[in-house]
Amino acid sequence: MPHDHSAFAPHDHAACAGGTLALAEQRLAEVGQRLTPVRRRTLQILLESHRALGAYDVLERLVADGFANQPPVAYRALEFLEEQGLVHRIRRLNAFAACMHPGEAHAPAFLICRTCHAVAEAPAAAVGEALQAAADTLHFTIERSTIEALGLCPTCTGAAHAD
Amino acid sequence: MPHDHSAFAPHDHAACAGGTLALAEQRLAEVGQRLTPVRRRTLQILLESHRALGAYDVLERLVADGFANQPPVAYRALEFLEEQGLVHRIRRLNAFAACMHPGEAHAPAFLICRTCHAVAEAPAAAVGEALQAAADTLHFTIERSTIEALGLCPTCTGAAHAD
DNA sequence: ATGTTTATGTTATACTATAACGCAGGAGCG
DNA sequence: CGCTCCTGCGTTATAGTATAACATAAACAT
Repeated sequence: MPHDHSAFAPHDHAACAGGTLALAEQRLAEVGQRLTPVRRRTLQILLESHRALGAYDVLERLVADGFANQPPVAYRALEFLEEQGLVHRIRRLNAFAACMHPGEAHAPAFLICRTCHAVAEAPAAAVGEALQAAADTLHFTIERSTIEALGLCPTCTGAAHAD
Repeated sequence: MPHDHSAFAPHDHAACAGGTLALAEQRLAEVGQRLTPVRRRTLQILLESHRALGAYDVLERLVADGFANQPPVAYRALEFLEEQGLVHRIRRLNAFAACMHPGEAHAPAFLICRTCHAVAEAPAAAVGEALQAAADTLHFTIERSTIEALGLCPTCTGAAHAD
């Protein structure tokens, strides 16, 4: 399994990103969806760092690669990737991050460092279950959930800087 | 305790809103903050329904009450109320909802009905603990968390309509 | 090759949020 | 009373996020 490490831990990132991209291609092929150039490049851009990027940040980089400088170019690619479970939306930041576990069923929880803006997907099965239990008591049917925590990653906690 | 019921259950809403407003005034007095006319009216507007309203929706109603038709009027009041723990921000909707348990320490979970847009604050202590546990394994320090679920409330589940 | 579907290019606009400055009114103090 | 300090509000302007709608083109199936 290519991603047993956290975004916060040092790791061979080229392999990490490459492996995830390969996994993503495989998933798309399985469901008969196409990883077109914009989509592929968009995913690569997000995979280059374990950080969340705004749609306009992504667009900026797409433009540098020759794509049109229009918001829908980025939004469409991001929306597609999100639908396919390859990208997650970080609502707290109005931003997007590549999924590190494509294909694995997961209602992910995100840990967002407010200092270095790194984003990790935490193992969140227990969180999801607790939320489901809370919803059950109110007879609410959950369809999608957003679980995000803002704080300090291990590195930035150590540095102990103020914001 | 005025709010042992859920937003999804029928209840005496006038009492519910009035009680929460009184509680809010009390909290503010305790910490030496002022519930000015805009702030009071903003809170009332949010208390009128167990739903999340966008800042511009709030503004529209404030304007109807004679306040200036400028975004900062609404945003300032909402920001103040949020800082005081009297209003919560619903990230998923870019909207705001009145807190139903002012003063009680809580990292709330929100259940948002995608059909009728009702928003309930669910008991979420267990969810928070699970999230904290997940963060601990990655040595991440949580400062603020966002827990939101989108789905169907009991009423709309019954109606079983498509979106 | 032709029709169908899917994806992209392009223009325009809607929606969300904040910066920055100036004025008004109350609070504390001589 | 007059001063000034502080808070909150009015106001203008603009920044940042997201989508609607229609035109063009590429890919796919037959």
